[in-house]
Amino acid sequence: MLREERHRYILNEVKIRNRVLLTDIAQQLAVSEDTVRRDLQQLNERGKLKKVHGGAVANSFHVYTYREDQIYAHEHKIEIATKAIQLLKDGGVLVMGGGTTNLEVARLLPEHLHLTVFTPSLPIAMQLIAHENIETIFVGGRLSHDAQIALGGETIKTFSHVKADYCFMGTGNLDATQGLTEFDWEVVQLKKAMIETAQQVVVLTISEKINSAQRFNVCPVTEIHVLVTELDLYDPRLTEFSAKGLNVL
Amino acid sequence: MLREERHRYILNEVKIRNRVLLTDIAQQLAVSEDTVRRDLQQLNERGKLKKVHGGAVANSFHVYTYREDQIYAHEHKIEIATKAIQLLKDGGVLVMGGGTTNLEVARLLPEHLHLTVFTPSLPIAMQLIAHENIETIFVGGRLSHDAQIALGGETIKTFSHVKADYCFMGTGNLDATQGLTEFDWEVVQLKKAMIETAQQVVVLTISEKINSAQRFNVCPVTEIHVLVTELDLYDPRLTEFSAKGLNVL
DNA sequence: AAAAAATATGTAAAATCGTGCACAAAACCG
DNA sequence: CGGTTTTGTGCACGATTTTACATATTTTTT
Repeated sequence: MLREERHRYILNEVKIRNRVLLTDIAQQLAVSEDTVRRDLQQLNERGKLKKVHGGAVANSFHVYTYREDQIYAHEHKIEIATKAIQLLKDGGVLVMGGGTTNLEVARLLPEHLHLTVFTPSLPIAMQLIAHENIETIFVGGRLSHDAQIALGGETIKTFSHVKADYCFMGTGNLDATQGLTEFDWEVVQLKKAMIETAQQVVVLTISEKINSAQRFNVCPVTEIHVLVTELDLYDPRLTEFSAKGLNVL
Repeated sequence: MLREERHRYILNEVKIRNRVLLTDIAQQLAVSEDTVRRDLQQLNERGKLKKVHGGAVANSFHVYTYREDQIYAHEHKIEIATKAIQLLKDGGVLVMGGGTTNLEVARLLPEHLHLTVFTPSLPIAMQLIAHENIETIFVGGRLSHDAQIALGGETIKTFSHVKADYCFMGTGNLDATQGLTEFDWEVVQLKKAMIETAQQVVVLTISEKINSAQRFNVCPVTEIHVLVTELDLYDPRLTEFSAKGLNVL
């Protein structure tokens, strides 16, 4: 196990759970506690997390990147992407957010499908131009170093002129009462604008992010139309959402 | 086993697994670890992956494209890029076109240099966000499938609001009498708009494209301020340009 | 205050790295 | 074609890094 892998694993855990225990990680990664301790020290020095007695917590000043989680739950993401693609109709207009799950969607889009896609995400745009029948419009703006997406006023303004059939929202935390939440204020603004564009708001998320919340609110659950996860349809974690009228896949 | 084969194998492994162990590869390819180490070093220098202790991990900034192997005249491009970078001043505003030479510029930009860069090129934007001190603004629009850049009216309109110190123009054909030419009408429109933004127009081109012309005219030689090539300063192919007042590097 | 947990520090073994060098293969050149 | 240069590869060796364990110290909990 490379140090880099451990670091990514730890950061991902911190990002999802907001805190980690040193002993847990040592066990999960099958390395000594000393090694984990050193890892946490290094990540602490780089400002990626805040080391505390017994483990570490999220650093409130650090924006957690969307690429640190690219290795994890990859199987699930493929599954989610596959389900989500089935919602799309030929000739439709789609707005895609960032995140690795949406990247998977972009990769798995069938070649024959004709679509017009608006996206502020660099990796997703890169992936989309491989498809001949997809017209990709990159919604430009100032690029965020970590998230690899365009942010800021210009980007949001551009979205306000778009009318789309679907909006595929990627990463973010989803809670039945709090709704969709984010840790980065600028991303919140962008997501709000994207949701506005679309008739159908589709949230793609792995179960880990369900029933957890971040600092800022993007929208209530009622504004979401479809929820796509890797879970079974009758999983108890989903009942609250389907009760609120969401179409759960 | 050719080096090229090993490189491909390694990159493919990285792409699939997101990480590789040096010892594994040495075994799988039946070569010494030293050789693999050197391979990883080279791939690291080219920005294709990130070398770490014990192996390598995927470089999240690298775009794994299909037309990967434009390594043609790669040495020259590095040389040109290095020269061109010396023109830049800290705190400046730069407009970058597409092309592999500009991609090289983006890759080789020194970490300490503070810049604001406007570009319509996806791969270049992808490369630029790796630099902490560079603010990248992607000028969005409809993406061209083959050129991997944004084209069309919106893109051009956005550039009309930009005032830059430099404009780095990449690929294109340059002739002493015809000036800068292109074969794609839409690219011509875009390049014109980009030239308009900048006080200094810098053309980066390998010698092969000098004294050849395409169908459409972008601008006369007189609108170009600096010409950067891999050639010696006193090469006969350049005299015509320096005679017309171009600063030749 | 004592017990438990977590941390800091030192050390030794193992893995990995960098460098110089020899040798072979390939490319170059007259 | 033969000789030279260049390039790539493997090996040896010392230097460095990484890791796990042992032990002492600090912090937290009871």
